[in-house]
Formats: sequence, structure tokens, C-alpha cells
Amino acid sequence: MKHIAESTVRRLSLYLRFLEDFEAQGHATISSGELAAQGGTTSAQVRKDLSLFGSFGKRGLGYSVSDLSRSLRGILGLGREWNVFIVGAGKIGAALAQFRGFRQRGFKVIAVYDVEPARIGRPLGDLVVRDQTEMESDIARLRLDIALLAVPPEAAQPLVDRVVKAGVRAILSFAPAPIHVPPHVTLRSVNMAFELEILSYALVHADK
Amino acid sequence: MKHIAESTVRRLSLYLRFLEDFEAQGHATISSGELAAQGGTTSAQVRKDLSLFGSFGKRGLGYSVSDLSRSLRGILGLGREWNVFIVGAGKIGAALAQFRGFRQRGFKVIAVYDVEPARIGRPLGDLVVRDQTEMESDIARLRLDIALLAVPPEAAQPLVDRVVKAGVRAILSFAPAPIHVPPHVTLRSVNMAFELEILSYALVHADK
DNA sequence: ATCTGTGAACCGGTTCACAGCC
DNA sequence: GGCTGTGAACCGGTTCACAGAT
Repeated sequence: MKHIAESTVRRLSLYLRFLEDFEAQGHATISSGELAAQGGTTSAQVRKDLSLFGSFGKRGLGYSVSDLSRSLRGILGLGREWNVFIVGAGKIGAALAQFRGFRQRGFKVIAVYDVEPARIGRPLGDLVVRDQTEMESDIARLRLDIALLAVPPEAAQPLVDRVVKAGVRAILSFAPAPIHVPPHVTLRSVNMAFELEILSYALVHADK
Repeated sequence: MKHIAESTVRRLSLYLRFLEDFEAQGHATISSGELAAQGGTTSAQVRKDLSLFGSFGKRGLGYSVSDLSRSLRGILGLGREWNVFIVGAGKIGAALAQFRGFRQRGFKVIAVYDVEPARIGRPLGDLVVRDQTEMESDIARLRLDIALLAVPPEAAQPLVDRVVKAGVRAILSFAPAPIHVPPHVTLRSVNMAFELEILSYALVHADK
């Protein structure tokens, strides 16, 4: 399969969300135009995005809501459960551990790690904070798929190196630091500082 | 000034971070190549980004670290303090309220709001959760610039409409819901569900 | 000699427009 | 007639390559 742009994948997630809403409302079929209106894109964009993966619609008719949902879930890899673990049981890690939204899409948070002796052993939601030294063996034993990194910036890269070495191939980092990973690993970074500075820039340059 | 791509602004933030590191290390001058190496871009990209705002370097020499830092801070609007407020004192709102990283870049969190009577009046870091009904008047009175939205998805759009109507022009949302704002308002959205689904997609399509 | 600043070429994602099917 | 699927045109961000300054 040829390379797919990240923006496309993001839109597919969005479409899926709308399809689920539509399904709940009992609609059986939907057109690219209707999907586009919900998501703030164009019908051509929707059709192009979908066409990258196959032909899911019927000309003159539109898309079957349930079929397209199923297809999108398949494309996005949501047909299974992913084992997620959190590294860092500070404020952000704790908030992540107790975040409800993960479960309903098949992302199951099954472990939280920290180095601080004071934090290890403490309950967090329905988990208990584990010692970071156990992380590597747990990754193999529990088949951990996705790492959520919520640690101070200076700890980020060494920890990434450790989880990558232990076989993890997907990381979502909240650490405000640039991180490097080998090509077979996918890293996404949420950096609040950057987001705020983009807002600051926009406020200052309001005289667009 | 012509329109600047968001990716450019994000890189400027990155450059600024590196410049501060360099400054701390006592370097007086830096080349586009050195900046690029740190940030994982190319020297041409660095020069192009900067050239959009003026000529900051000296040919044959490079850029003055302190001058360029100052210029970037100016461009990004970091020469002043921004008043930030948080809407929603749940898990995520609480983590945001206690996040240290904001202050050091001039983003000052000065109020937290919620609707839940049980949460109103409770301390959060060195703030006290305020009643959401006071939000509009506070926005004017306290000159609140930036809203951080940490509320359930169904509450997001109505609250955005309220803060926009009260004069806020910059919003960072953590709510997993699509939000619409008028053109004079800048909205950034951090959506954990999308990030995870992009990772899921990457894991499933590892046969790149 | 070195490194910046920038027009030109390039590339990839988005939009257009229309042929094809229901 | 309505809506999909898709090659072609378009557009804007990135990369190239070189002229210009120190």
C-alpha cells in the first residue's frame, strides 16, 4: 500500500466518529457531502480519502453507514484491543490513567510506571503504580503495544530508548522535549508549550 | 504581513528553545546548520523560516544567539504575559492548573471554572475553583486572553460560544469534540483519541 | 572561505471537474 | 438525476542552488 498522509488518517478517525453518531440515529446511508459537512471538509476530500483504501460507496446512492464504519475500523486498526501503558505517575500521568475515553475505542490502559519510591505501590484508578525497573519485562510479558510518556523532559529520551529497545513501536509523548526514534517506531508528541505559543503568535498577529 | 504557515510558527518555537539552551551554554553565535541539526530540519528550512520575518543573520557568520532569541520572542508574542484560564476542573483541568511549564514562558494561569457545585470553591494549586457563571464578567475584568478547555465533549461548543462572545480570541481545547469558531478566533485542539488512532493505524500498517 | 537570503524547482496534499454507475 | 471514483489542475510548503555579504 502506498504511503498515506497523516492528515488523511486523522480525517478517517473523524469520519468514523460521525458515522457512529449517524448509526445511533438510525440512518442507513450517508453521502460524502453529508460526512464533509459534519467534519468541515469537502465532499471531494471525503471521497478522495476513502478511495485511497478502496471503493466503499454506491454511485448515485452514497455509503452504507454500517459497512463504512466497519471498513474504517478495520483500516484504523480498531478491530482489536491495544494494550496501553503509562510511563510517569505525576499529575499528567495520573490524569491519563483515569481518563475514561480510552477504553471505549479499544485502548486498554493496563500498567503505570514511575521511578519515585513514594509513588510506587500507590493506587491510581484501578491500577497500582509499578516500579519502572519492571517495565521491560512487563512489555514482553503483558504484550504492551503503546506507551504514553508523561515524564519530565530530561527523562524522556532515555525512557523512549528503553521502551523501544523492549519492542514498543508506538509512543505518544507529553514531555516537552524533542525525541528521536528509529524509523520503525511511530512517535506522536503533544507539546502544550508549542500550542500556547502558536496561540500567542496568532493573538499578536491578529492584524492578519 | 503575508500569511505564515502553522508549521513555520511551530518551528520558530523550537528554534527559540534551542537558542535558550545555546545561550545558557555561553555560545554567542549560531549557524542555520547548527539550529537545523538540533531540530531535525535542514539549514535551508531554518533560513527560509527566519527570512519570512526579516534578516537576522550575518553572511559568513551566522546569527547572534541573543539577538535572534529576542527577535523570536517578539515574533511569537512572548514579550508579555498572557492571562490564561481553565474551563473545567475535572482530572485534566486539575492537571493543567498545576502544570508548572506555563509560567516560565509568560503564560499565567489565573482562574479555573466549573459548573459542579461540589467542585466550586475547592482549592486547586494556588487557585480556587470559581463558578462558571462568573466567567464572562471575569474575562473582561481580569483581561483573560487564552482559554484552556477541559470539559466533556457535549459541553465544549456551548462554552466556546460563551467565551468567544465574552471576547476571548484564543482557545486550546482538550475536549474530544469538533468545535467551530468564528474566523477572528484561533482554536487549537488536542485530541487524544485521534493521536491514539493514528498510532493504531501505524501499528496495523507497519508493512509500510 | 563561509554562511546568509531568496528566487526557482520540486513535491505532495487538496480541489476541480467529469466520466461512470445506480 | 444523484452521487461516487479518479485523473488533472492547483496550491502552498519544502528543498535546491546560487548570488551576495563578511
